[in-house]
Amino acid sequence: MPKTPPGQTRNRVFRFVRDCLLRGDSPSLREVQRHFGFRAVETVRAHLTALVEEGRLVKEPGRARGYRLPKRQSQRQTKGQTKGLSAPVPEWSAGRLQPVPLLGEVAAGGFEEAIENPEGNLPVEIPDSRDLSDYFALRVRGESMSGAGILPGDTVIVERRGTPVSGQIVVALLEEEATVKRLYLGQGGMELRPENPDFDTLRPPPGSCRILGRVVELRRQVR
Amino acid sequence: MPKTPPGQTRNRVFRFVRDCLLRGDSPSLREVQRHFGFRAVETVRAHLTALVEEGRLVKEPGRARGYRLPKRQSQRQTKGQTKGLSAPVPEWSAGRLQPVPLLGEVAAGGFEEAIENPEGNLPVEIPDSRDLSDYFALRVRGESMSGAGILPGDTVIVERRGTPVSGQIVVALLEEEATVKRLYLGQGGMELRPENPDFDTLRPPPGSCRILGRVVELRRQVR
DNA sequence: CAGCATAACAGACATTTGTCTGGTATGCCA
DNA sequence: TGGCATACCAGACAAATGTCTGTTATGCTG
Repeated sequence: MPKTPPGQTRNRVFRFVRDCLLRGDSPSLREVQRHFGFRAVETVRAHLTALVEEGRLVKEPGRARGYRLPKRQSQRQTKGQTKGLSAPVPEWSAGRLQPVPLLGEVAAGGFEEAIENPEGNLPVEIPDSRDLSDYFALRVRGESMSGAGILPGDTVIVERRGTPVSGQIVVALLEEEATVKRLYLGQGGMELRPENPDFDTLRPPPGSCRILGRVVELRRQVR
Repeated sequence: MPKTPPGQTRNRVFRFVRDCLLRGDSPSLREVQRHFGFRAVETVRAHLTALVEEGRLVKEPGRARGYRLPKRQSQRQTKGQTKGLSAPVPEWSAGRLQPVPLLGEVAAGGFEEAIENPEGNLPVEIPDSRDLSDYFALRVRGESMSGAGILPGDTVIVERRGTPVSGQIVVALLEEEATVKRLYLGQGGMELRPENPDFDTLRPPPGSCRILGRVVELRRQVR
C-alpha cells in the first residue's frame, strides 16, 4: 500500500484520463486502475470524484464511461483584450453533419451542369432546421475577395435559402460563371462589390444575374 | 414492425453513430435504440455489426460503448443500387474523419490549461498515416496574419508533428500565449513574422518559445 | 411455390462498469 | 496523545450495456 504525497497521484490520474479523452476515448474506472496498478477500483473512483469536485473533470451521471473534459466557459470577459470589435465565437458542432456536394470552380461549363456532376462531397455541419439540398460548396478562383480573407483555392460553403440581404457575401451567377462578391442592394439596383482595390464593382443589369446563395463557411487547406 | 427498404435504416443508423463519434461521444446500443424508437436492442446490434462487417465502423471487443470510426478508409463499394437513378447524394464516408479537440483562443489562461478544457470537437479529415492526438484546433485572436487570409475568429487546425520548417505557418507558444505566425529559421535564430504591416516580426530568444505545430487547415464561419 | 435474405421484435442472459460500505495505514496538527 | 484528513485496499452489489437465441414479417428469385 504505497502512499504517495498528497495530490501527486491525483495529478497523474488526471493527466492519464485527460489524454484518453483527447483521444476520444473515455476510460472506465477499471482501465485506469489497471494502468496505475491500483488494487482497488474504489481508489480510482475516489480520485475521479475528487477531480470532478475540483472542476477538473465532469461526469455524466448514470452512464458508463461518463467522464468528460469540462467545456471551457467564457471566463475572459473582464480581460479587455477585445480591442475594437470582438469576433463572434463560431458555433461549431451545432447541427448534423451532412455531405455537401463540392461543385468545383464553375467557370466554364455552367452551373446547372456542375450541380449534376459534383467533384465530391464535403462533411459540413448544417443546422437541424435546414435541408441538405440547400447547400453546396465551390472553390474560389480569383483574387477579388482577398480583402475579406477569401483567397483563390479556398472552398466556400454556400446556403441557397431565403432572400439575399444587402451586405452579405454571396455567390452570383453571371453569364454561366459563378463569382463570390459582397452584395449591396440600393436604389440603383444590385451591386456586386469585390473586396480588393484592383477589381471593379459590378452592376449587372436586372435579369442578367442570379444570386445562388450566401457564403456561410470557408475552408482552406494550408500547403 | 415497419419494415424499411434494404439499407435505408442502416444508413440512418450509421449517420447517427458517426455524428455521435465525431462529437467525441460513443453511444450505447440502447441510446441508438431510443433515438430511432426501435423496440428491440437486437435491431441496433444487428445494424452495428453489419456496419462493422462493411468496414464502415470499427468495434473494440469486450468494451462498453466500443464503436469507433475506422482509421482507414474502406472505400464505399455500394455494389448494386448504382442504377441511373436521380443522382443519389453519394454518402461521403467517415473514413479519416476524426474528432479534433477545439481548445479555444488560448490567450489568457495558458496553453496547458486550454488542453484540459477544450470547447468541443471538430470533425476533421486527417491522413491515415497520422494519429488523432497529433491534432488540435485553435481560434485565431489578432489581426497579425490577415495578410495571409487568416482573420480574427477563424479556426485553425494544427498538426503538431515533425520539425518546424522555415516558411510554414505555425502556432508558437510565447509566454503562455499561443500565436499564429509564419516561421523563418535563419542564421540569426528564429523569426516569427506576422503577415500584416501593422505588426512587427518577433525574434524570441532561444528557449523562450515553443512551436506547437503547423497550421494545416483553416475554417471560418461567415456571419 | 419454396428457398433465402433482410428487417425487425421479444426477452433472457452475461459482462462490463459504476457504487457502496467498511477497513488499514500514514502524516499533520492542536 | 488523539483527532482528522488523505491515500489506498477489499469485496459485495447494482446499474448500464452487450450478447444470445428464437420468432415474425416482407420482399426477391429461381
